[in-house]
Amino acid sequence: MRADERARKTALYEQFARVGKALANPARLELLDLLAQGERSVEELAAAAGLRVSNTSAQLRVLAGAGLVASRRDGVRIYYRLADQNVSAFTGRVQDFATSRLADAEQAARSYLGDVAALEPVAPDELVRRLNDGQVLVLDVRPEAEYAAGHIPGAVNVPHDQLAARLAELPGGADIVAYCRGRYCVFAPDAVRQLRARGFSAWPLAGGLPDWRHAGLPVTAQASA
Amino acid sequence: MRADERARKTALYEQFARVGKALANPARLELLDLLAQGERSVEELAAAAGLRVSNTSAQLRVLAGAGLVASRRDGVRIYYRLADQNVSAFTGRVQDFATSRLADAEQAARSYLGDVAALEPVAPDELVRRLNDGQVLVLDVRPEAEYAAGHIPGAVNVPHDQLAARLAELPGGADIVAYCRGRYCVFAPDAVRQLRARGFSAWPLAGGLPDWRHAGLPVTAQASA
DNA sequence: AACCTATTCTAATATATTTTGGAATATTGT
DNA sequence: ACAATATTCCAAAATATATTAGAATAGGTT
Repeated sequence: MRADERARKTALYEQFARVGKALANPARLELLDLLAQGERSVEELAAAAGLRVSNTSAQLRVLAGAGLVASRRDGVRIYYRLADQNVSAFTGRVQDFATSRLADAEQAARSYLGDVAALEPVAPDELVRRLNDGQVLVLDVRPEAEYAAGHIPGAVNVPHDQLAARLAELPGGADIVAYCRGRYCVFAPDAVRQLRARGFSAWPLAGGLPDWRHAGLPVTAQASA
Repeated sequence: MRADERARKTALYEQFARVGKALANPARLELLDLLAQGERSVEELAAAAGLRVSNTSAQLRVLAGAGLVASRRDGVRIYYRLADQNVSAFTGRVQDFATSRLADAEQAARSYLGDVAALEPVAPDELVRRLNDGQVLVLDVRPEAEYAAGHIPGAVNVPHDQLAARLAELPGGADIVAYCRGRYCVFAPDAVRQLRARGFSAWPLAGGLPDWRHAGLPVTAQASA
């Protein structure tokens, strides 16, 4: 191979590796999952991910360098968002890829989430059917800010950490479908377990809001009733 | 968040990051592209990627640790292969992801491959149609070992570096469709340019052998005629 | 203009990865 | 057993990444 051809080939693979490098860090992957819920300021992201602000800023710079996130300034704050919706589809694939072929990853997911399959998750299009039939309450158990940034139309927001105290707000008889940040978010499975323990009929939505979005289903940013 | 919950969450994201880490190095990505052509020994991989054997071995260990490759021993040699076909589909996505959103990556691809679109690549199913009509020669311009490991049925193997010397073997009148390792392999585009310069009617196959495989089309490991 | 706040930048340290050359290991063939 | 060979293992050096604390910057407010 000619020297310049080898150099160009290496340069190309170095470019490909930029994407891998961006995904090579757990903190960055967590930030991407948070950003899949909607745009957030650096400070909010730092708090949600348990990182220092300066570290968060540095990781966001890496993500921006790999073309995964974009930002806008609003006054003194800078809001980051995913560069486009394909990013969350892509990171979802990375996660599924990991859990499907690494025993340790599968076990880590199970240890964190419990046995989600045993809760019989409802697929997005199945939820659509049940909504058309009426008689199902959609419960968004994510933090308020994420609900505000976008949620399933008609969903009621009760953040996971307030659920125990606000059970009285929920209609006793209705079927409840709870959703959260996605396939590897613990909020909805936990909520469903809590609800069932209190006698409710509840299921998690398979895939959370990201999979709902990718199925092309509607998302609204209006406030809840 | 409880401390142990945070620990489990971090553990999960660390597992996800293992996949990213495996993809975070250009040499490893090149090895994956080589392995997408078929299994190869460590020594062969090292030669093809321009790496030392000990380095190749170390990188393969990383890939195996991320569940991307598997190996078998045959006598004194150890042959590595992709863990399954999903791996090459996945790395292909990473590469497309990079070139579609990083200007530098797009430019690196163009600098290495030239303007492939201008050569009017033939899609796999279009090639199938043209094969059914007869009158098209399928040319595999990859190294002999890769051809031997698996090729499009009926394809003739003329490795890219022998093409200039073996033009006489090609029928003057026929349409020629040349293929190589994939979307970011330079062999087929270069071969098509050479052939056109000598008066042949030639096109590259879009996506090379990996995309042909992913389309569910047949691959044979028999020797050529 | 002075002050406040969110974010980025900088420099330093700690940690991880990459690469190399050579020793160790495993298998085959004599 | 011994020699030959492919691969892995090991230790060291070079390089890259992650994280922190605090300084610098930019926009907003008083």
